[in-house]
Order: sequence, then C-alpha cells, then structure tokens
Amino acid sequence: MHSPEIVATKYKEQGRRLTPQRKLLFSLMHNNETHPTAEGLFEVASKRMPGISLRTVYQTLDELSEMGEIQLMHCDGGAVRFDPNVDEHHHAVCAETGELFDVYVDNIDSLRAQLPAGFEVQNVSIVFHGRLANSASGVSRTSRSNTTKSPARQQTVRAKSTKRAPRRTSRGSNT
Amino acid sequence: MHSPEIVATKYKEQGRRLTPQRKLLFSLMHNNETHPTAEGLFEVASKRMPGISLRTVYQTLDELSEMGEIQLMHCDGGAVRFDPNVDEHHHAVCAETGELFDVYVDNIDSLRAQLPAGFEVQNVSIVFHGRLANSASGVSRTSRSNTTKSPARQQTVRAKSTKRAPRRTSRGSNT
DNA sequence: AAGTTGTTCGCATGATTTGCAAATAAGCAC
DNA sequence: GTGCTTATTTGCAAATCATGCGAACAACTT
Repeated sequence: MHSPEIVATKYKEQGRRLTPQRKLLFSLMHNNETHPTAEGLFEVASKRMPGISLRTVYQTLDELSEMGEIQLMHCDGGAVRFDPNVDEHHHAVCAETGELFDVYVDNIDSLRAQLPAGFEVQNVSIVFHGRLANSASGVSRTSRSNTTKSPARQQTVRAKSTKRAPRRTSRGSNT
Repeated sequence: MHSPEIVATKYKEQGRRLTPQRKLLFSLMHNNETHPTAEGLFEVASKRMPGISLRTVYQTLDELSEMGEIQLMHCDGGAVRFDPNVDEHHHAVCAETGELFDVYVDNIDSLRAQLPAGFEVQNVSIVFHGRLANSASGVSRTSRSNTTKSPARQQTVRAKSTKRAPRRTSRGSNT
C-alpha cells in the first residue's frame, strides 16, 4: 500500500472525498504487518476516533482493495484479513498463536504440478502452516504491535509428508 | 476417504450408530470430487432422502473430519468445502466457474522460502488461481456437476505476476 | 419387546458482511 | 465565510454460514 499521502491523492483523483475516517484508516493500514480483520482495525481505529463506524471500516477497506492498495486474505475461514502488502508474497500461519507472517518464495516457477488440462495459472498462493518454535516467549498477540519482523532466514521447505499415496482412481460423478 | 463399509466399521468401533442418514452421506462423499459445501451435499442428499436435516449433514461432515476421513477447505471465503481426498494434495480454482480441482505437486520440498526465524513448517497448502482455457461453454456452477476429469498434464508452473482483479467476496447469487 | 442412549432435527443464536436510507459533512462556487 | 451539491458516514436490518440446545426419535443391546 502506498503512503497515506499518495493514497489520499489517488482518492481525490477519483472524485472521492478525504474524510477524517479515511485518513485515519490509511495511516493505520500503511505498513501494517498485522494482517488485521475489519473488526480488529475497527477496534484500533476506535481508540483514535471514538464513534467511527465498523461499517465505514468495511467500506474503506473495500475501496482500498478495489484500488489495488491492499489485498484480501481468506485464511482459515474466519473473518477476512487485510494486507497492505501487495507484492507477490505468501503467508505462514502459526497454529498456536494464529499469527500470520509474510513469506517470500523465490522459485515458485519450479513447482511441478499436475494441473487439469488447459488450466492457465494466473496466480499461486501458498500458506505454510506450522508454528514458531520459540513462540512461548512473551510474544504479545495484541493485533497491532509486533508481527513478523523476525530475521527471516532463507530455507528450503520440509513439509513433513505425513502420508503419500497418489490415488486418483475416483470418478466422482454425482449420484 | 475410505469406502462406506470401512467407514461404517470405524463408526461402530467408536460406539457410534449407523443411521440411514450417515450411510447415505458416506456414499455421497465417497469418491466425490466435487468438493461440495455442506449446503451442496445437503441438496443432493435431500433428493435421496427428503427430510434429512442440514444440521445432520454438518454434524456428519464434522465427524468424518475428526476421524480424518475427509478434509476441510476454506478456499475463497465462502462456505467450507469438504474433500474426501486426504492425500497430500493441493488445489486449482477456476476464476470463471469457481470449479475446484485437485492438484498433485511433486517437489514442494524444493521451495525456497524466507520463513520467519524459528518457524517449523508442518504442512503447506497451495492454491493455483487461474482458469480453464476452454471453459467458455456454459458450465453450471452448481458445484456438483463436472469437476476435474481432465487428463491432468504435468507441467511447470508459470505464475504470471499480473495483478489479479480484486475479487469481491462471492456471497450472493449462487443457486 | 423394552430400555438405554446416541442421533436427528428444527429453531435459536452467533459471527461476518452487506444493503439501505437518513443524517452528516467534504469540496466547490460565490 | 455562506450555502449548495452530493459523496460519506452510520446505525440497523438482513443475508450467509455455522454451531448450541433440547425434545422427539430410533439404533443397538439384552
């Protein structure tokens, strides 16, 4: 997501108005690495601007999304999370804390996948499920403090393949 | 997911009872490649057993999930989809039809990812977003007709990092 | 056949989001 | 600054998806 100033300019250019609510939300989302939900962002925003409506938060997030300033994430079926990082990146989810981290993957192009015939891939999203080994230490889970920022070492993934047995015999025609 | 007979046996072993509803749902899920939602499965089940409750469908799917017979998928924010394929596999979603296909990926271990320090990967899920080149024909989007079946060629992924159109949370018009 | 207890089922409730319309207030013209 | 036009904000209703609960029901046992 661009800086609040740039986003404000884009808004004006589109005939949208600059309201205090929007300005606040721009600044709260800028560089926000917590992947907040609308509700979470609403709570933070409410501290700065008591009375702001959850409806407005949803609306502004939708606008930013339409403008390509933020991304939507449907991670685990709960509320949608919003990510101001629109670079090509992926995510890691800690099963213990539910924290969500940005993950950059170098060589997606090298994946060998058996895609359905005629399927044109436009975009790939990868989610690493796991846990932070040292997540026991006092890591606050208060949505807007820390998240990620960890040194982030480069590594090769080792997904414990619990079971492996390519079986595609089925022909699932409905009833 | 195991055959209805095997699943039935597991049920009995756990002190669970074999009801007509469960038997029906076992058979409807076995080899089902349509990745149905609870609602979708309910509709199909209702034809064979009018009066079956959506509540029962949810409950049975939850049981099967707890027993490791099926997997849950939170794909695009809509309803949870259930997959009787519990092998290590991934998915491809057609942006046009919403169809969902199983995808096997050979070399996940070779991914180079910058994970947060201390993050232990337990499991990786990959979703290929794209479209079927020849999906132009009027394909029903009722989740229970065709799905997969395609020859599935092995290929290397080419994720064009084009920015994808902001997708609204598909919620309405779907029946 | 009768009893025990797991199941089914409908309804209420909860969590997320979105639709709507009235009240409010940006941004523009004087 | 004043007033106007119309985009926004808001609160509330409503839609979607999922789960809790308890009464009625029915598998399985003896």
